[in-house]
Amino acid sequence: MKKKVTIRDVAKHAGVSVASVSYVVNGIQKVSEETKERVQQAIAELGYQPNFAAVSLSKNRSYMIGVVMPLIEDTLAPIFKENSYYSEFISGIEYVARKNGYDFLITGVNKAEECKNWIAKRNLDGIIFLGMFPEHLHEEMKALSIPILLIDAYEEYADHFHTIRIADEEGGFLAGQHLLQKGHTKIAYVAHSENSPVDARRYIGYQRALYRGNVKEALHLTAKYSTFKEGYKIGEKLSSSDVTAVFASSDLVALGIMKALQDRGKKVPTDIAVVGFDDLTVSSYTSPELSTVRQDVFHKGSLSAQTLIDVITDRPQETKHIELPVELVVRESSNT
Amino acid sequence: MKKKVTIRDVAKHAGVSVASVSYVVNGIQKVSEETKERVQQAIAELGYQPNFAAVSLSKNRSYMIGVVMPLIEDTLAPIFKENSYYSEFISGIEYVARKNGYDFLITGVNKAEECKNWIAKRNLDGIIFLGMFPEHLHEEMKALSIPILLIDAYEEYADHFHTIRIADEEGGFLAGQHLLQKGHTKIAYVAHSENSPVDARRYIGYQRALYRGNVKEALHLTAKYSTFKEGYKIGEKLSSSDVTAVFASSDLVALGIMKALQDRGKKVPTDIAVVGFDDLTVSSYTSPELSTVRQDVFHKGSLSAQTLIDVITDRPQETKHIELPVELVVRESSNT
DNA sequence: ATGAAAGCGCTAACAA
DNA sequence: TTGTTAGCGCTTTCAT
Repeated sequence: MKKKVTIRDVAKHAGVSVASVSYVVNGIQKVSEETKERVQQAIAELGYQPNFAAVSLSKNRSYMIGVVMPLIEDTLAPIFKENSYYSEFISGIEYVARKNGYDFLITGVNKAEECKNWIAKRNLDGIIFLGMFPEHLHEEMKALSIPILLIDAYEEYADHFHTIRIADEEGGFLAGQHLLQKGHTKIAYVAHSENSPVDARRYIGYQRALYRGNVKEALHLTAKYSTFKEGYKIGEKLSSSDVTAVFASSDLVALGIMKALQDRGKKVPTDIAVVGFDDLTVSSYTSPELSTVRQDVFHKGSLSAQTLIDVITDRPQETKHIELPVELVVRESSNT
Repeated sequence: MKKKVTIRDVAKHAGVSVASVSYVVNGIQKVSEETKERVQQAIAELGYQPNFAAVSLSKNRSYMIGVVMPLIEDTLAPIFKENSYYSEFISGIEYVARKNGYDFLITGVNKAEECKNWIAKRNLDGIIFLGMFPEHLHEEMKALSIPILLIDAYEEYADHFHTIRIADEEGGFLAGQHLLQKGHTKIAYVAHSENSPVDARRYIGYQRALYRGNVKEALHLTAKYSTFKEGYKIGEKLSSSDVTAVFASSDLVALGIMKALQDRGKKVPTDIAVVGFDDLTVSSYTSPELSTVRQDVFHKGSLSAQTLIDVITDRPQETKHIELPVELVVRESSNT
């Protein structure tokens, strides 16, 4: 059990003061070239690593960012298990964080109180909210002095914070347009969850496409949650309807719909075409592969981390608002 | 920007010493009931939260555990994107960690050096290695004084650390047995990656089943990596072979195989039956649903966290070795 | 350019 | 039982 080497050890070894070592470590131009070299030498020889707890304490900066995710019945499990969206996003964060000498903490949070405590306890430098912002949470958050980044938030208060979103409305439009071009006139829309502002945007775009094509909405259903299972239930209903196409605002729901349809003997896309939204990895595993509106989730995650770190570093006055593009991906499930 | 409240503020507010506050916070039975109450009162009124950086510094304990994952070309992206196994595992960790007042850090690591530095910098209390242990890493690690938990490691050095694995061999056996029972005699085995000790176990079990049934292995292929894409390639080869069943030691590979087979006009399971291993969430999204050997990954993750935290707390002499059960799940892809 | 020392918030040994 | 205080490892001001 080797004892850990501290800044003092390095100082002693190099025959300089701890201050000088600190200067070198932090790249502060206050030391002579010679001192610098001796310190670096000593650091290498001793294998010195600054203790972040100490740094955190004295700089009041932890080099850690928090990622808050929605909890379902007290656990992240369902969300992680079902929805690769989150893990892809996380991998983007991880990549950028690591490159910048940051670490990140993930937590599921129910109450605003917990969240505040968590931030205080861990001295987080910034925080990313992913897909969920309890009503009152944002009020409490404003009081906090750390940068906050909201992902996919359309609530009116979102503008007080930094935000990153995608072109949800355009995505909806693209999906609708695509289905019209394929000649469909009886199309069902399936919302991926109740009261979702994100879904609302996608729907607006979709409606715009229908309007342009002079087509009336044939059927409007809403999945309770954005899950395969809920999609399956919807699919059961759809199988006995007369629609020839369905656009679900989430791949997971679309996948569930497709499976239900197939289990009931319907052919996709010939009997019913299906289009989803997100382009999850799994969406090209199925037969037929799912047509969808793609967003680049890894990039969204990495950009989120980069943006947050930039804000932490530069402390700009204004809040940043970024919108990422989407892209229609036509695969088998709608390609008649 | 509210100033953060420290232990001193609480002490002042309650009219006691910082030591007393500390005792109360840490549940050390050294204070009178009355003092305790006054302190708790003060804490509540001020909304005090201990600063973990300070705690970490003085206790030399961070209440953080590290999770090390394999990096593919410098990023976790492919692994997270493709393989929900990892995210499910993580969600198990998150659940237990949060319940126990721990946080966890995730990193992808290439070199042992980096890993050691990371642990030192962050003062991690313990560490979980998930699916990867670079050759020499374990040597370096032994020098570390923190508990180390290896997941799915069969390398000989694994016994020096705590380990959690599943009944891989039995899983292979179950799969083989199942296929035999369905009357198959020409079965292909597909290893989920090259030189994988885990795969080797599964294969041994599988072979045992064949041996018992007096059936010779018809075909043995190896996927380069455990991915859908690699599975697809294998599936293309299989489509022109004369096997009637295939057991792939990973769902991802099995899914790829199935898709390739279907794309080539083969019917699953009537032309060829397919069985995988893991029971990923996506494995029941497909048509047909994939038969597989299930492991409970969330549980594996939560048990990992719990085990590690226990070890951190109790510092037992011996290393713990846990084997989790598996279960055959017969779905459509092998149900003839 | 260099170093001494105060302080970051908390714990725990020691005194009272 | 309670309080005082010396660290924990590092940063940073202020002398030198």
